[in-house]
Formats: sequence, C-alpha cells, structure tokens
Amino acid sequence: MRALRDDPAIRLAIERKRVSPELIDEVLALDRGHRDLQQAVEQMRARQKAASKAVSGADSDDRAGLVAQASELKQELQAAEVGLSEITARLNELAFQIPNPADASVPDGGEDDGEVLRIVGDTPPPPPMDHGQFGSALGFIETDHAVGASGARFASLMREAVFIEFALVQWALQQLRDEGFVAVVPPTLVREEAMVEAGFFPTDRNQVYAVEADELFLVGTSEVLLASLHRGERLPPSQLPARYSGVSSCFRREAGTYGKDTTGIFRVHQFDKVEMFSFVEPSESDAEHERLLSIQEKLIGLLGLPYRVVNIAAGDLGAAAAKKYDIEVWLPSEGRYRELTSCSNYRDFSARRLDTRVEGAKGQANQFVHTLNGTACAVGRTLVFCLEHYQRDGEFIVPEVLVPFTGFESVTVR
RNA sequence: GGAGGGAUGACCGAGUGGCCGAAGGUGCUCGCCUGCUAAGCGAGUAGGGGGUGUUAAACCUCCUCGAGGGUUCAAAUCCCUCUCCCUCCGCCA
Repeated sequence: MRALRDDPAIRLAIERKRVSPELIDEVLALDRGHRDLQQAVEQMRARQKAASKAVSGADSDDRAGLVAQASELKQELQAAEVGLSEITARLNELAFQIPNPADASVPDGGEDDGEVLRIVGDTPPPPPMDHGQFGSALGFIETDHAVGASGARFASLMREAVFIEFALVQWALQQLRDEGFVAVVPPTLVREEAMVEAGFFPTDRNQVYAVEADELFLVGTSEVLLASLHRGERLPPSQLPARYSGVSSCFRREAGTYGKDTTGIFRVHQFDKVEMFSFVEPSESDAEHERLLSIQEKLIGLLGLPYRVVNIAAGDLGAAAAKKYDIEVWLPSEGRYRELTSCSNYRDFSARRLDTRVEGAKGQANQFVHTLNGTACAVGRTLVFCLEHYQRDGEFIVPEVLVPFTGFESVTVR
C-alpha cells in the first residue's frame, strides 16, 4: 500500500473518497523520513552486532575494551531507535486512516451520486398497511415489551414470522451451498484485533457495541469472523477461490440515525443475516464481485422483489471497499427504493491486515489475496419488503420458494 | 475458578547466554541410479520489511524460534505481561 506511494493514479483514487490531500501529503512525508531513518538505524545496528560478535572471539585481554566499544555503539543505537519508533508509530496511525482507493469504475460524489446500473421489476403502489402496521396486525412484530427491556430499535419477531425467518435462512444457505459456499456459524463476540483486521476499526468503531468487562465487541456482521478464517495463512492457489456463507445475529448501534426509519423493523440494533465471503486470486476479484452480485440478484429475483442495482459513489464507500454494489428494493409504502443488500470488493485491504496470501508460482513472490463480501439475506429487512409486497386483502402470502421451509402458504390477520 | 505442562521452519523434533535463522528426521523439488514399482545416492528447500538494480536475476541489510516488553556488549535460551493449547481438580451442563 505504501509501495504505491509513487503512483499518482492511486492518490487520486484515494482522494475521491473525500480524504484530505494534507493527510496523504503528511503520510508521504513521514514515509520518506521513516525509510531514511530506518536505513540509518539498520546500519548502526549492523555495526553494533559486528562489535558484539567480536567480543565472543576475543581473548580476555581485549575483551573489556571490546565490550566497552560495543556498549557505546549500543547507546547510540538506542537513541536513534527512539526516534525511529516515534516516527513509525505516527506513520502507522495516519496510514491506518487512509482508505482503500476507489476503483476506476466507481462514480464520483456522495450518497446521492450512485450510478443506477439496472432496474428489474415493477413498482407497485403502497399497500393498505406499511410493513410495521401489517406486521403488528399479523402478530409478527412486537415492540412494546422489547422497548421496555432493551430500548428503542429493538423488537421481537413472533408466531409465523419466526418460521419465515428461519425459512429464509435455510433457503439462502441451501442456495449458497449449491454455489460452493462452506456454511459457517461463527462467534458474534470478537476481540478488538479481529475488528481491526477485518477493516472495521478504527473507522466504524462508533457503530459497534463493546462488552467492556471482557474487552470484546459484538460483530455488526459475520464478515468479521469469515475474514479471519485464513488469517496469517499462505494458501496454495488450488484452495482458491474459497467461499464461505456465515449466519449470525448482527449488532449495530446505528449512531447518527436518530429519527430515521423509526417505524417498524426496517432499522434495528439486532438482526440476523446470511453473509457471503470470498477469498480469491487478485486477478479474479472483479469477476468474483460480479458473481456475488449475480447470486444476490438471483436470490432477490426468486423472492419476487422488484429492485435496482446501484454502483455506490466513491464518497459513500466505506474505508475498506474499493467498489460496492447495493441492491435496493422497492418499498411501496415509501414509494422509493431502499437498500436490502450490498456487495463489496475489498481487494487486498483487509488481506494485508489479516496477512492472508496466496503462494506465487515458482519463483514468484506470495501475493495478498483479495477478499469480497456480500449480503445473501438480511433476514429482518427481507421480511420488511415481503410484508409489503405479499399483502393481499389482509392476508400475508408466503413467497413460493419459502413454502417448502415454512410448511404454510399464508397467514391471516387475526 | 485452582494447580501444573507446553508453543521452534510444510510436519516431527533437538537446542539452558555468543560458533543458532536454527542439529537431525520426514515431506517436497531437482539430478543420478534401477527394465516399471519399492529401495538407494547427491544437491536443494522458511517468511517478511528496507535498499542498490531498467523488469528479472543478483547483491547488501534488518526483522522474525506464539505476541509484546525487559535484562545483557550479546537472547530460541534469563525475567515480566498477554494469548492459545494440553493434563488434573473444582463448577456448570
């Protein structure tokens, strides 16, 4: 990453993510200074080592003098090392704030500047009830007690909704198994280290719940654990691509969203999600990105939901993503498209932090793998869309593909 | 929660202050030998950072023996902290 300091294109790609040029300048300057100092320190260390080595061969007459000499070099070395570690620490701190550069195919701009790639399906008018009202009427969504026990943005799913929830999970997992994904139920509490390596900290720290007493963090997505599956490993090329599907509850503080989506369960602190994660050869990551997207489109298509695909603009990308597609589904009660899934190519951003590499061909250096992730099924939110699109005269019709898993075809308001 | 034991290269395993980036073995690669197979013989075989170099080769240098810190002229080896694994006891299932 720092090796790409000389490529002006990279710099531009980073600046498109709304990073101040001053930060980049400072990092580059620090880097220059760091390397110079490192050279100097290494030379001193080499001399010191040589002096120290001379001691072992010397007989007792010379010994005292040689030790004194080595000792002196040691003093100088230590002084220089202090300077080096200071500059290293500062460099690291700043360098960690530099996001993954945006891909060339990513549009400029912010939240509203995403490029709509395609639109699939019709946009029906609002149903009689929005998903919250309908969910309550069906006895699917219970918030009163949940708010009392846990606070705003928490809810219980009840009755048939629970079976629909697990039907979605089961169905999605089976689809992914057919696509070659290895299913994983990972831990949802992780150490800080895991958050950093997966690329969430420091940037998204305020979105994460912390369990202070044990210094653990509740994951916002199973991606964190899936990423760590090959941490520190050098994979033989034959093991790639490696694809995993994770199921877990996800916890998000949703800081900074006060007043948004306060009705129903569109935006809650806790939800279940089936996630896809791929480790691939660097040359394969663009193709894999399209592949993950096509799986998402297939799943949403099978559920019969109308959607559009958006290529997210540079300023709206997270730190780790070089490129991201969101699939937004039409939410009839609001008369607009709302995000259901997203799918990112991190390239080697988190692979560097995780130290996950592929072995190079004979004589070639090992390379960092590329990692990608995408939502297969955000269960709660999928239910939201289904509650609006499958509302027929006060009756909820179970999407056809889920019926084998639920064992019932519809639910009537009681 | 209490008491011990451990973590070394792809793997097994030696190594209690300098000659250790690391014996030996297995595996793997290359070569030889053999009519195929097995056996045998010889050689090679860690990763990462920085630098010189037009790419590559090559070379220089530093770091890495679970992680981090300390002692020392010198640490795989001594001290401290942490993580993980194993055994025993307790506890809960």
